[in-house]
Amino acid sequence: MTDAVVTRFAPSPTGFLHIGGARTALFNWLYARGRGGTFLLRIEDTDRARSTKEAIDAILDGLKWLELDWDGAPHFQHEGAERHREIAERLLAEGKAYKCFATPEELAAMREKARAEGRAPGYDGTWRDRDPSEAPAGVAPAIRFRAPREGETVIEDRVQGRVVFQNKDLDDLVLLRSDGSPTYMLSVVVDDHDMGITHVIRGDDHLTNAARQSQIYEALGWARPVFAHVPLIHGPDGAKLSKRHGALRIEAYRAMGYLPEALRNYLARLGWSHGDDEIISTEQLLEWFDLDGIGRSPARFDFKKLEHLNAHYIRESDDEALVQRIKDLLPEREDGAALLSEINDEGWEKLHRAMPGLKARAKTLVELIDNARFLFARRPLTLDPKAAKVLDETARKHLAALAERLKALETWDIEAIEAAVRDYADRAGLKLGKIAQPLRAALTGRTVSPPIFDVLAVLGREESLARIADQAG
RNA sequence: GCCCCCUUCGUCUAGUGGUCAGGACGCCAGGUUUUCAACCUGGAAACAGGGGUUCAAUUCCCCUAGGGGGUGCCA
Repeated sequence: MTDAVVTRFAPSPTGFLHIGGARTALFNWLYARGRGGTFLLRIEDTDRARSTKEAIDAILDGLKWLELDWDGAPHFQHEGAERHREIAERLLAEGKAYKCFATPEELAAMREKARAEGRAPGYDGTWRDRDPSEAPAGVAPAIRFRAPREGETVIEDRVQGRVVFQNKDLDDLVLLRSDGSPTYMLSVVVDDHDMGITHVIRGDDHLTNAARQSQIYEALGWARPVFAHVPLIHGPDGAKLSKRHGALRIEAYRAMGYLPEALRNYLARLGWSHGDDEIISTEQLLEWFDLDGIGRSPARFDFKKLEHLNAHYIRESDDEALVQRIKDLLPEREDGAALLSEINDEGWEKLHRAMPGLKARAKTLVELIDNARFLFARRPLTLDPKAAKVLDETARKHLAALAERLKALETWDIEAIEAAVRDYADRAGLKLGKIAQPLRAALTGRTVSPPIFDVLAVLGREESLARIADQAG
């Protein structure tokens, strides 16, 4: 079991779970689950002031919706503060860290000066070798890491390859703040080590941190995990993904009617590939996903492609599951509650029966709901402009005549209905479309709908005839 | 400013020292069809630029440009 994989998703709860975080979580999940390993969740809340309960809930909900399950309870980083402090003290005792009495003002001035002189704006090491006895009174010190000043730190990254950093470019980072709280940089290293993380898969905005963390591992004598820094996802304009690009929280995708399996497929293909394969089930992803397939360049999010995949997965879903998803989704939609209250058991039954025709023509669940509205509409139907146009004088006359034929039907099933309508069209010397469109307009109020005979059958004899009568002339 | 990373159709990508540079989304045209989808067929569409190395570079090296990330007592 020494080679068992342990990955983690470690978001900081200072914002919501966005698409980039979701992909990082997915990659970690796939890598671990695909190899019988362990996938852990760690909330990086060492910045107490900026961490919120709402953000934590949003992250948990988002992962649950995406069906990315983690092992055990979520680990809250701040709860390990004691342990993290211990390690900082150990480093201090070993001379691998030191107390820094610089005040925020001094640090700001230092940065200002460095920039003016065109130097790296990092900490200049003022207290690195100064005796603590020279400390000014009343200033609580921060503990800084005594980073190597010469030589280089090399990261053998599974995605980025061999990345070399000159140690002179990396300054002495803070391990423990002056209030005694551990910083992220210390906590990640200690937690990843303590939790037995074997593979750190995260956004490449952490690449420089990997070098700093690497130095801490070195100082502690701990083995480093395998690093895999994945390029970030960009907005449609190529810039960093931000709120400006609209709905980006993961809940937003759910509300827009995307299926988690579609999002997983899409996200997996964004930055990772397996030859020419595009439609890849989660089972297949688990089997195929590997760090080697991750590309090195950033990708842009493309809704069109997501929609295409979503349409595919909607078509593949079974009818009952889709009904359930719609029941779950409706409360989240603005006008959903109203619609929900209008659908009784019979309505749900109709939706279920109409599902084969509906799911074949919807790119999202929201679109599907919209296309299903005619099922629950109350008579007389409101016609959209195009439908109203279809129902001209002639069309209405045909509807009246056709209604007589339909009334005479012994059984109200698709075969019988279709036979009757086709026969009527034949006798009237009309192409089927000439009678199908007016029927569609009268029954759904629109010019686009599932196949018309399905509509007749699902609506039932009584409702169908009544709707036709409403429009017949 | 400094450090690091990236660059194949509009987008996601495959790919190799010699390929008609492949697929997918989207787009256009046609087919099928009771509408719309789906589906089928066809089409337009890319190796950022410049130097090398080489018999031969999209592929290897260097430079430039462009993009991104980092540069906190944030994570």
